[in-house]
Amino acid sequence: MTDAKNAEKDTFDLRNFLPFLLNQAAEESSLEFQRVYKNRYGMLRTEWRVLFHLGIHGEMTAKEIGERAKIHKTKISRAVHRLEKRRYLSRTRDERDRRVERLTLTPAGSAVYRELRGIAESYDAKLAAHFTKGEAALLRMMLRRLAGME
Amino acid sequence: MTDAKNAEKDTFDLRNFLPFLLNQAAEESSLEFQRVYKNRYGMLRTEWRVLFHLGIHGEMTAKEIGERAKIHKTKISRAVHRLEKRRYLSRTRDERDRRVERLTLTPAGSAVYRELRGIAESYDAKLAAHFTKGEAALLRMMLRRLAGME
DNA sequence: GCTTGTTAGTTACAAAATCAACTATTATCC
DNA sequence: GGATAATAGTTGATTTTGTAACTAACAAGC
Repeated sequence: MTDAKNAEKDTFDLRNFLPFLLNQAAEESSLEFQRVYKNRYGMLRTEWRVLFHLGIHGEMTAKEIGERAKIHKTKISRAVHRLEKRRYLSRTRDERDRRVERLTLTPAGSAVYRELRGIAESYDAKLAAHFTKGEAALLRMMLRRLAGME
Repeated sequence: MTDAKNAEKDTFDLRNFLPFLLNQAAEESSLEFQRVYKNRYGMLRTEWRVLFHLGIHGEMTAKEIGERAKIHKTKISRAVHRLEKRRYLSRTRDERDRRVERLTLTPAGSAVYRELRGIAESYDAKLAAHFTKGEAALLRMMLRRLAGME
């Protein structure tokens, strides 16, 4: 019985465990891009996510961003504050429901967004170049399914 | 000139951007499993990672774990402390090189590892069931490649 | 053998994330 | 229409992470 010795090898393979693989791939693939928005614009991850959502969808509320990106409202709130302080976004109260705030990028924020979007696009292409076109499309589809984004 | 109005929609699709998809899929897929080691054993993510590495490979040093899992040494150090306090692992100085510490799971730690491994395996199967066998194998391969684990 | 450089791991301090409680506003229901 | 519940967003306290500087042990060059 090999049970007594607990410093033995085991047959479970972490290298095939999907949550682990997803995490490693996610971390590896966001590192390089992170350096850009971090070093060049002093932005945090949540901040560029908010920026991207606004850049893509135009006017949004904090809540909508949180739902789409699955980010907690306190993180959003703080990211919005920082982006506002840097004058990348502006907020206006919705007069129909004075609890909500409508967020939009300022021209400066839009400019940063466009620059980062360009970098993001070429970075995405670089990642996808690891695979054939069909494989890459399949990968995106599978990831969307795992993320519950179908 | 659509440029003046910056609350317009954009053509960039975050839903196809690989770093974003990888992050969302990773987060979604680790949430359920996280609840198990968090609520049932009060463990943090780094702690179960260390536990798994020791469970799989037997005796290891902090440095080896950090290299394999790409975790920073300060995180490892703290995770090891907490696991030791909970008596899930024990350390012994390597007498040949007294800087290094050899880490192994205690019987209690091994028991927790085996329990979590079982849960991990069935959870992985559940995730993989979203796809055909061939797709799942391809997915693992692609993720390993993106993670630089080839 | 002694200075200089490396390496394994720890610790202290700053930054960020999490969780719970809070304010202000709107919706519900009697 | 007034009490109660729900919602958008904020704030403060606690926990966790990240960064840099640190200790202790070993290695290399001379």
